[in-house]
Amino acid sequence: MASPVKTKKELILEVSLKLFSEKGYNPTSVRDIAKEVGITQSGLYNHFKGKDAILEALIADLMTSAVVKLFENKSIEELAKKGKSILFSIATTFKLISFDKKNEALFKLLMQELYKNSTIRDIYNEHFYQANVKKLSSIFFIMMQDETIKHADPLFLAHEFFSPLFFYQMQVNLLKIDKKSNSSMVTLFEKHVDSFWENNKVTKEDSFFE
Amino acid sequence: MASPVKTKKELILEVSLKLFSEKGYNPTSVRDIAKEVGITQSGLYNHFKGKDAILEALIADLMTSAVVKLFENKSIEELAKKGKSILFSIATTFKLISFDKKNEALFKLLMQELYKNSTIRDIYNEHFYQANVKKLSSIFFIMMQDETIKHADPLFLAHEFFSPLFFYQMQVNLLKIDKKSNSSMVTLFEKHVDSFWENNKVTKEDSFFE
DNA sequence: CAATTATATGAACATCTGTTCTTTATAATT
DNA sequence: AATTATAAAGAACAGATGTTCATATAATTG
Repeated sequence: MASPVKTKKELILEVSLKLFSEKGYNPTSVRDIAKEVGITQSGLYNHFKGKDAILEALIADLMTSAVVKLFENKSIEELAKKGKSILFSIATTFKLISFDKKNEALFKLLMQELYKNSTIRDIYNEHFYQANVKKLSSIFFIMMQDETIKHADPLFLAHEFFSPLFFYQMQVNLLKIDKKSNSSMVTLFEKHVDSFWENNKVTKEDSFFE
Repeated sequence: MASPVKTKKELILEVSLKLFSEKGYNPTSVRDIAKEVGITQSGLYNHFKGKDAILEALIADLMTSAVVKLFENKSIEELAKKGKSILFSIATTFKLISFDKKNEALFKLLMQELYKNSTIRDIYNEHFYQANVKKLSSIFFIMMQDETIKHADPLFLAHEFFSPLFFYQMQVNLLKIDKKSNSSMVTLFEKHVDSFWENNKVTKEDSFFE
């Protein structure tokens, strides 16, 4: 952390993210936020131009999500060499979202506003989904050249790898809202990696007949 | 159709579903609905007790979704015998959602209110997801006994089969909102079935060493 | 035809919303 | 210490919302 002391502006953002992720952007009133921050509604306007501005700041925060930073700073070749373990670490990142308050709230905010807010939709599509799919697709391509995984359409494989992760995460979200047990859902992240790898890794027979 | 003439009540539901699925329940005002129906806001109250009642009626309509009626009336054994083609027909049902106005609207309504409305969440969880997963799981179990597919955890397989279908459908929704091309996304439904079947069907070698 | 029910209207309502304004208190800077 | 910027409060606003009410018209029924 740059500054251990939380500014009021940061507090407002924190509270807003919490409320937006719980009730959605529109149903959360400026009064709700102010009350939880501990000031009056009008006081908010000393820190933000308006409710929109708060959302805008949080939208920018979406880029700090663990999902956006999945492959941060690492080269494709480097990652491809890791084999199954890179897939495992991706799945773990998704799984851990629900154990980290901020990441969970960001993901819930994203999901709730996806159909309503075109900016959020753009960020989701570009940085949460497409960027990751493309990067993983490149990794798969190298793995195929290295005979680590079987030859197939790498882009399709990337879609197939990511889609259950997003979906399972959403499911965990929903179960948590109703305080239902989500433990069996959480185990799916790892099982997904295992079965995905079993289905796509090069087996002895495959390389023998190559 | 029972009656070819649309009653005003049906028209209100139709318009409301359209608007709710586009803008969400809360952001859609009673005035919006009335205007598109062609009456004044107060006139709506001769047909429905309130805005809530309209949503309630539409929630009941969710049960008519193609996703809920996936396995309607057919026995597990019968379906298991169909092999790959049952999976194909499931995937096709999902794919066709975006080509049928009402089904598409119901799915969008569902997705938009999932985080906000606990009744919708219950229906989704029970009838859209769990019921289908369990039924498919039973089908997989029989397929395993029949040596049609490889032995594995049938419940996990069902999760892995369904999750991309839901996710791809959501993706198609989102792309359509922004009028972006979704053709490459739509092809994933069939590819998913193909690869799923290739990964799980019993091959010659499997049965040979049995 | 008369009576009743169903449907429509327009005005009004209370409530909630985001925002602005003026004024007061606090903190930072000179 | 004086000045200036920052943050807070409280009241008020204009607009939108769901709903109600009294009333008028149309449709149905006896």
